[in-house]
Amino acid sequence: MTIDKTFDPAAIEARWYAHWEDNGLFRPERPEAEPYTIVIPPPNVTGSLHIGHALDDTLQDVLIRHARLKGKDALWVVGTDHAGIATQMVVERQLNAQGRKRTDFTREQFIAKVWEWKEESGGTITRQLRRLGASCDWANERFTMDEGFSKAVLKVFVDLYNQGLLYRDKRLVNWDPGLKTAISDLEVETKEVQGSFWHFSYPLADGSGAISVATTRPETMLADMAVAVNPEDGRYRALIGKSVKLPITGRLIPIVADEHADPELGSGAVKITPGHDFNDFEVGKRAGFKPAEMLNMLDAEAKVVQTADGLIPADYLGLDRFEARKKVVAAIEAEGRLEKVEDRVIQTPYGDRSNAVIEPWLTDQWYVDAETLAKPALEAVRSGAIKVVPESWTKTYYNWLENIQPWCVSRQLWWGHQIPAWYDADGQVYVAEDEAAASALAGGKALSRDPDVLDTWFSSALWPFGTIGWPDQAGQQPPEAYRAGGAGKASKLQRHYPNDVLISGFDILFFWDARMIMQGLHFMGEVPFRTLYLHGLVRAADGSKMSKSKGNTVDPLGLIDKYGADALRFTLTAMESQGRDIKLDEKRVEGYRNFATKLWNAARFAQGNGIGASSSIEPPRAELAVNRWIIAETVKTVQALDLAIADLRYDESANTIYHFVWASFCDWYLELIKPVLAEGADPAQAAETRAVAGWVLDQILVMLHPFMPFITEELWHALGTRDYDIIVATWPMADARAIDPAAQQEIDWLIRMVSEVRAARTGLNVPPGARLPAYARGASEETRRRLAANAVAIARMARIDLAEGDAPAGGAAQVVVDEATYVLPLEGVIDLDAERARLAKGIAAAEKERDSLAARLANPAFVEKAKPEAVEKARADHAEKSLEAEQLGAALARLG
RNA sequence: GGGCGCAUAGCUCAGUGGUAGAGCACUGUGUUCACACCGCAGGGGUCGCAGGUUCAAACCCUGCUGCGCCCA
Repeated sequence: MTIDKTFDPAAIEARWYAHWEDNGLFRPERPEAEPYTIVIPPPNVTGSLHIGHALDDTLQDVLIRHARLKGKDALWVVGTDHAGIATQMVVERQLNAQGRKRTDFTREQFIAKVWEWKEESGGTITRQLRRLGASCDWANERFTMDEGFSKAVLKVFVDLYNQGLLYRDKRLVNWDPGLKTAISDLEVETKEVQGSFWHFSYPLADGSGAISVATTRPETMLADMAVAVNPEDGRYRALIGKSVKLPITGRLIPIVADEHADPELGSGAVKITPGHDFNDFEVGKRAGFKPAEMLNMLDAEAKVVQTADGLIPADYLGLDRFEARKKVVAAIEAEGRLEKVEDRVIQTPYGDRSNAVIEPWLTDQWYVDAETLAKPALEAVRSGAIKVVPESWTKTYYNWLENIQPWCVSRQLWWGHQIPAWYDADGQVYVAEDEAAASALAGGKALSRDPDVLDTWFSSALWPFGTIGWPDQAGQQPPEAYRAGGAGKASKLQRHYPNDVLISGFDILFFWDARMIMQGLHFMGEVPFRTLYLHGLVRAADGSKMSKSKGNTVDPLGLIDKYGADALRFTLTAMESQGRDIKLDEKRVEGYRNFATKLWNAARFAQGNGIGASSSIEPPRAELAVNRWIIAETVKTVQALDLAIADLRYDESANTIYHFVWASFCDWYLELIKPVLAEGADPAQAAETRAVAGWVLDQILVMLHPFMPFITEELWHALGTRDYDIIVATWPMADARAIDPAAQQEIDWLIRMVSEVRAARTGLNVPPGARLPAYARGASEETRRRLAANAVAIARMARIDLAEGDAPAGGAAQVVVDEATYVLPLEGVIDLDAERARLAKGIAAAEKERDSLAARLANPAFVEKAKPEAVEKARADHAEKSLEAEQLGAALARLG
């Protein structure tokens, strides 16, 4: 197959992805091989691929493809998340657009509509993952609402309940009045907003005076149950135990002593509304109010409802909380009890999805005892059972888990895993995996199921084991068994749990990663993954956060269309340094598209010169220094790449292969072998060179495959007939025996020699095409041998012809390389001043370094205390720089 | 208030003790039979500031300044 003159990524990508998937190459049968496992952070089933996914999934694909090339049984578990609130919101919005709402339908009808939407749009993101080249195990794609996974979710709920780690409780919850559901602490965003601080004067019941309180939420006074003062506060000691008669409601409430009241803040006395404030809830409990007795004045939409004592005037009922606020303030002012109003910045909680102001609300919800589950999760990271990369995140992880609160897992939604709890007529709860089992527990009483669903993160926490056979395959064999040798017989769960690596953005460290660790340890008895790699956010080129509202999002599909998936993947990999956000500049993507084009053209050159597929994994035998050199460079690249990938240094791995391909292989090796392949050259040398070049190119393609899967597969086949596709090829061997220091020194010298001559020519404005004779002066025997051996390459690349004898008298450029000086006569055309300046500049540079090294060596403390290698290197460098300065000085002197 | 991180060439970033690096951008030059999405050559940095440790500091320690993120 002839390689086209132009590189067209789009055509290649479509072809190879289908080929890989149709032939099952993402998960070849390798029952005896060492397992390697990653589970994808499941994207929202109805979502679409954004640049953050592109980064996250590229990083995973690099590791999976690398592991597959290393011969491992690489499994990348793929699937999608039902994304409870987000998905339900989308469908509700669609209904609203048609002038209907969720409650116009039965729960079953509505859920059917969500499934319809899932069928309609559910394939989008998985199609887009394919465009990116993600080599996931599509044959076993999972969904958090599918039957098997749902079974795992129910089992976890029931087991945790039976173990006392999951319970129903009445306490304040973060209530989202927009979505009308409870949400967890993590789903609340606190923002600073400009508000007011109202100071009220509450009259004492006995008419003996009044007490001042201040509040940022005056409407809650309709449900006040106490006024608290600090027990140490002398001003109020006499009032403790007395009662206050509230304005508007006339409710009699006690003045209580509580540490929560800060004497320094406001008047030092605070109103207590246990049913509508987290701090007040705790004060109320200490004051002896049971949660069930705490007054509630709001409904699910945060409108005023009558409190249990019936004291709220009728004209307040049904008001929105913010209207009620105005009315309360007006009424208090009318009574002359508004002392003052101050402007104040208020920390206000918002729902991260709805952006509604969150209302602390007293309800019955299901809670997970996160504190208990957190202990082993903390220990797993402390002990190193899970390695966190970058390590600095461990502190954040510890801090969160050490202060973890009960996790509210029930949501007042219809879309999701319905909670497996049933109630009898008396409100007694029965938790079981299905209604029959619950009924048995209830002794056949009539039951109704809890209408709520579970937090989506409750289910996704089970992803590392719920996707690979748990609970069905659990308990067959301990996980150690397959490692002891029973690989072929072990279940999928045993082979692939624990997973090897989890890659996620740091933004879901608490939401997902930590909860997977908690649930994995609890249900599997082992960590879910051995390494947790956290990457940053992808930002716009100017560093701002990408957001739809700002309109500065970058569409990964658009970049793929424009530059190819390989270029996008390489960009994201090269820019991924541990612990830093990525500022994505399209210029970088363009640059890596150029890199792909460079490789494409190098392969075209190879093909045009009879260089093709290599027949061996091991390097071919080679005599020529240039071939021995490039083999050594290849091996060094494999070593560096293996190290970088093992350390999860993506930037380093990408840069290593980039530099090798462009600089070593294209700029030097291919140029150096052109004369060897030219007509009339030695046939044996040409054959050796073709074999070596073909081998190196093959190693390049394999090493580059994890980063640029499409172009490498295309070129792999274009360069010859293959027994297998590159996706399942063999990773290069890093065989140190192939490294030949003598050849390396020789080519290193050659590169320096050519570079020096080129620089001199440019510096003296010698026309690029002009060929000059060159007379070697003071060259050692070894240098003369090298000059002879590489004469053709030197002639071609430096455009000089080595001449015998002494240089003729007259103006000449002089180039110093090591001990030798090369004299390039320029018969009158040379600008002698320019040459003097050029030499003087070189002398100055060499002398500066020589003197600096001399000063260091003259310091006895350095020679005594520094490492011997450092002293040795300083001596060698000093000698080298001295020689260079001397040689250049002699050359300058000869110019006169 | 607590925690984490960042400050290195015009830009984006590597570099964690031994003579400052890459890509892009910039300047000059070149249509030599893979590639102008290219080649060749070049300019450009008191490594935020101030102390300290060390024979030696961009790198380790302390403080300061500025910026970002998370938690309360």
